[in-house]
Amino acid sequence: MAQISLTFPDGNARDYDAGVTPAEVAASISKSLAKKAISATVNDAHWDLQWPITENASIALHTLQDEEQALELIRHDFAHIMARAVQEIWPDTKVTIGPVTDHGWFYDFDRAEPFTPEDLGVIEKKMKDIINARDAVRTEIWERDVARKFYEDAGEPYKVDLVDRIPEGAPLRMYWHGEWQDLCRGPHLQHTGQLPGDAFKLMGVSGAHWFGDTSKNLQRITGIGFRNRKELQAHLNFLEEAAKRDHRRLGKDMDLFHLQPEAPGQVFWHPNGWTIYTMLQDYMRRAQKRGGYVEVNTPQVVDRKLWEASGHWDKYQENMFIVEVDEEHAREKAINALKPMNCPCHVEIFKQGLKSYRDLPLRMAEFGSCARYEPSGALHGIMRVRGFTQDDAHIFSTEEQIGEECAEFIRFLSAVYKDLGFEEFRVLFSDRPEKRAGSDEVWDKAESALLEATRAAGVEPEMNPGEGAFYGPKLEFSLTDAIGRVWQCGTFQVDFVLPERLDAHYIGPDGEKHRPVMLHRACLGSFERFIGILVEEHSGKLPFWLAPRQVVVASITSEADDYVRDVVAELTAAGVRAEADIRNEKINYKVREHSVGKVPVILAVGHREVEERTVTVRRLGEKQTKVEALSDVVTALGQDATPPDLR
RNA sequence: GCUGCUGUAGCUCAGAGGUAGAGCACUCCCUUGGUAAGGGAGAGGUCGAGAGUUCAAUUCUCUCCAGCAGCACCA
Repeated sequence: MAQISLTFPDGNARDYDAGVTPAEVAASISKSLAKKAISATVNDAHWDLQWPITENASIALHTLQDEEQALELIRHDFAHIMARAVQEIWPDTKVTIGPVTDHGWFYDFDRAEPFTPEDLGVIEKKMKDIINARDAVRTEIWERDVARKFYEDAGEPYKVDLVDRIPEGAPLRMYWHGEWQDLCRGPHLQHTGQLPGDAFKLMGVSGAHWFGDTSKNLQRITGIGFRNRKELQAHLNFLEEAAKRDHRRLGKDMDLFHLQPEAPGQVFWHPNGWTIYTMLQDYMRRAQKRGGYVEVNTPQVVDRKLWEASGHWDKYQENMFIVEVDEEHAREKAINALKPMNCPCHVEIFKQGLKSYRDLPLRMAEFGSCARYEPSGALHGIMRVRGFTQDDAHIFSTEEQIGEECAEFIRFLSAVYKDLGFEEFRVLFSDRPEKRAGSDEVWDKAESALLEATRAAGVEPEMNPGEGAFYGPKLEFSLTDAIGRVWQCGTFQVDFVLPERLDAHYIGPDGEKHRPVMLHRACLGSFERFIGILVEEHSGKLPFWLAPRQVVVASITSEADDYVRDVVAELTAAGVRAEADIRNEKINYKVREHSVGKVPVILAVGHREVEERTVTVRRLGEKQTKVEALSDVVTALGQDATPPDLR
């Protein structure tokens, strides 16, 4: 038999018969390794211990010590034994797929009866039984038609579909965990006993669709799994902490906003929340002014004719609030729509009066309030709403100006995000979709201009092929919420289509009419979503200048009340949002209440402070207090209260 | 929009076929207390909405609305 040479991580090489499996390699090294091994990395591929190696290769054997490989295997095997448990308990259940996720796995099932929360406990128990049985895992490669027939006979239609979806030439691997069988790319553990039976938890059941087919509902059971109980507990603690950072929770705690059934998906901003909003808007307005934007404002209710011309009526109608005015109220019946986007209105402004190439680039900004009839299931706190305000702008430019405008916008966005506490954000580059407008030449130009400009700005975007808008490629700038959900905030899109549809033009140096390019861009995205992200990012402890309530001056005895009023007056004069707390409560009580309310600075004053004209400063999250002269504190806090761009 | 779950006081939640309870918050009184809840008293609810079953429904059934998780959607 032919020999192959396997090179170990330490650089040593050993010869084996071709076709040797990593399990045999492990056994050749030591008995204990053979027992502990879970998988191998063979030439950078994660390799099942049972898969033969036929050529010279590098090899590394893994145990549970190797976190990355261990977690992938554990979670994958958990998914399989969960599916096995479900089918053993409810044999009529059809299996589909069960991939690994960030902290665990899910498996989608087709079963007429819904799974109940109680069922989860039953499934968990069955899973533990399977783990205790230490059933061997084995794998074989099957021919496509054999596998297909097998699943047809077994009455597993989704597996038949999967077999058909596996690309030509790819091995079709069958796995068995004990008697239970699944089609799976692997790799897997040696036996179910290698799973940590005390380090997993089923988290819930929800709906899912089979490859996006909304006509068929599957049931998804999700679980989390780790190498040991301690890691599981740590993650459960993280989830608990994350729940406390949820903007919906903090929105209540900090009295920022509320939502109610009469206006689903629309925000009732309370004074505290609106303070954040206006501070942010003022900040953006200054930033845009510096960035050479002009600010405009356009109508909320616009006749359908404009939406027909822009293409929204055709492509976006189901997301629009349609307003019909009947003859009782108007001379003639009119159909309008609340604007879901600002772009058509901006083009209408651009079209007023002749524009010259000398006017370009024309950066037209609007804090544009939009209404979109979002699907009910998509609504989420203030992150995904039906009424929101974008920090929107459209840059009318020439094709040659795209690159510089893009680079400039990335600089703009980076500076803004940095001021707001986001040093890192994801950037996705979405290129031409299958259904698109415009010639390939135009797309080539737009894509390369956008990509080059992005790279020139020092940003290497993740590729998001085929996800561009139909009119042009786009950049998405995304931020992550408390529990790891990614939200698109900023965007930059190149559009050749809308200027055409709405017939916008400018006069070029040649005296002829030319089509401008329209660059759609938003930095925060919407104030609603961004404030949600901002609150979660900071766990409610917003930067001082954005904190809705900046300082509470609390009296320790009522004899200090007059001084408290003085302190508040001085702070207010210095531009600090300060309030007095002269309630008949102990200082402990006041400190606790305002700490819970995330007030960044509490100034406590009693007899001593009155006499010395000082305050005792307590900053949120710090136990230590510090006595300081009132004048110093007023100066310092006045400084802190100044937005970063005005310091 | 789809599947499942949930909806009781301002908030967090308990509860039962005979029209309701706790803690915190709120109001008042006592207390003037030095850095995360001092004590006492009081007030507060069409039990998400509508319909049905029943002698009786907040509780059971149905429909609707909203929220939550996920899917789908996300110019």
